Amino acid sequence: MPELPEVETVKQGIEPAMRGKVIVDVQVNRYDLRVPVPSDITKALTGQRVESLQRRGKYILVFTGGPQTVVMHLGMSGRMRAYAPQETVTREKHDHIILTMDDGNAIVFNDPRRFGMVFTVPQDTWESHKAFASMGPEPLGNDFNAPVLGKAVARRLTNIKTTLLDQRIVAGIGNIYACEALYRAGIAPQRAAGDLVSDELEALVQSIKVVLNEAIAAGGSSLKDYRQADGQLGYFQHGFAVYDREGQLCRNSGCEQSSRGVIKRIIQAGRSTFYCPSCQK
DNA sequence: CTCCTGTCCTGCCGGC
DNA sequence: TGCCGGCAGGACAGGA
Repeated sequence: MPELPEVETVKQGIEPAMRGKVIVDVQVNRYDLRVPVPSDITKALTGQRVESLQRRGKYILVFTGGPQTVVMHLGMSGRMRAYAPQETVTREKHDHIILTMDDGNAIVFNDPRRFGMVFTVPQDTWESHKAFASMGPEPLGNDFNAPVLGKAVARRLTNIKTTLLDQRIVAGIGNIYACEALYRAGIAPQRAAGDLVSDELEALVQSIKVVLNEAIAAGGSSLKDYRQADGQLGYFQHGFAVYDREGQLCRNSGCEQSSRGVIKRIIQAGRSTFYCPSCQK
C-alpha cells in the first residue's frame, strides 16, 4: 500500500506522539512479520527516550537515546494508529505491536498481510543495513536529478515503469506513483529505461517530484483502507490520472476527443501498469 | 551483472 | 447466500 507519500504522512502523524517521550511499554502480539520482530525488542526499547524520527524511502526510522534504532516498514497493508493520552486504545484484528509512551500516547502497528516489518539495528549503523546500503537517492532531495537518474538507468533494457519500482534507482516510488509520474511526463511505460533522452529524464524527474509533493499535501492516497495515523483518509486517489482507471477516459482535455484516449492496463514484471496510449510516447 | 518469476499473507470483489 | 479465482499499495530469493 504505502509508498513514499503515505509513509511520509504516517511518519508526520506519529511524530508528535513519540518525539521527546519515553517508551514505557512495548507489547508484541505477533513476532512473525515478514522479518521476525527481534525477540528482545521489548527489553531493548522499554525506558528509552525517542529523540527523532526519519523517513528513508518507504521506511520509518525511530532514533532513541539507547543502543538500538527502530526500523519500520508498512509493507502492502500496514497501518499505524496514534492515540492521544486520554484516548482509549481499542484493540483491532491484526494489531501486532503497541508502543506506549510515558505521557500516555500510544502507537499501534497493524498489518493484516504481515508483509511489513519492525526491527532494530544498533545505533548509527542503519545506513549500512542491507535495506539501506544500496538504496537510491530520495526523490524529493536535490541529489535526485536528471543526470543522476540518467546515469542510474544507462543501458538498462528493462522498461522504465519496472525500473522506477527498483529502490536502488530511486527510493520510495511504488506502483501508483510510478504510473502517475510516467503519465505526467508523457512517457510510455514500455520504453526501455536506457533509451530515455535527457529531455525525457528531466520531465520524468520533475513529474516524480511534483506528484509526490502533491500526494503528501493531500495526506496520501486511500485505496481500500489506508488511513493517516490520526484515522483520517488521504484524498490523493481522487487526483489519479491513470492508476486504477482502466477503460476510463484520459483526463487530458486534448485527449478525450480521441478514440485512443482510454486508459489501458497491462502487466509488467507481474504488476499492473496503467497508462494512456495516446498521451504517453 | 541483468532480468524475470514465484512467494510470503490476508482480505475483498466480481462472477457464477 | 456461498464458493472460488484473481487481484492488491512491497521486497526478496533464486534461477536463466
